[in-house]
Amino acid sequence: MLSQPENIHSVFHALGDPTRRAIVEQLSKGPISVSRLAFPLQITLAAVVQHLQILEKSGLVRTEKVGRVRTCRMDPLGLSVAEQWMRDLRSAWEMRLDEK
Amino acid sequence: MLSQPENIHSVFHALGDPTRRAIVEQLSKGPISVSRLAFPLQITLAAVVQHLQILEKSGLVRTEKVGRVRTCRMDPLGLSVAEQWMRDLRSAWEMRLDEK
DNA sequence: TAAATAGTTAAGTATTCACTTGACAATTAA
DNA sequence: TTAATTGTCAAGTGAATACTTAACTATTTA
Repeated sequence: MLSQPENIHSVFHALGDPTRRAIVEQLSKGPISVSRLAFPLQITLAAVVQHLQILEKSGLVRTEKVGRVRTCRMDPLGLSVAEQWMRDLRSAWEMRLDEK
Repeated sequence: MLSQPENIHSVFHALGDPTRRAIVEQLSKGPISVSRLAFPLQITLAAVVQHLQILEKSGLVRTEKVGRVRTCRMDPLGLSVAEQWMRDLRSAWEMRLDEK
């Protein structure tokens, strides 16, 4: 199991890049191949592959290769990590407001 | 209301850095001055000030200077932007699962 | 079998970015 | 008034990072 803070970092680091957010947004609409993913983004296939590696390590994306086609899909695991961090943050803040 | 990509970027870019996340976590526990904020982080005051500028522009932090002391506090506005983006993402993904 | 498609990998480049230093201003305390 | 505190700003540095090119493998199509 991944240690929490490292995983949190990998998720927020991954989401810090606009191209990677665009990839995740695309994947939320459904699975898609690497080259179809690359098409609207104005970068090379190689660059997309690099982004996908970062997204996969963070748990935001899963991929699977069948034949010569790698299909990418969203993985909600990474998203949950970010959601949890934000929930914790907000609840600490709201708790604190009650003190006033 | 539709989301504003620029603001989304500034928020996720801000949260992509571990020091800035540590700052926001500290602020969720309550307001604090710049130098007290800097103390546990092993960086110079100048570096903290730079992080605070980024956090302020993203709407994650508000600051107010009284005398020579600048007090920093969490601003839930930036957090809401990130939360909304994630909600949209998750709901698009969950919608899609229903199609299967 | 030959050609096209889909992706991978390594190496190099250019830019962004976090951080430091050092000089400075403003406020408060002695 | 002098000294200490608190923060600010500009410029420079080194490391991280997003991207490209180019050479390559594997798979599918003609």
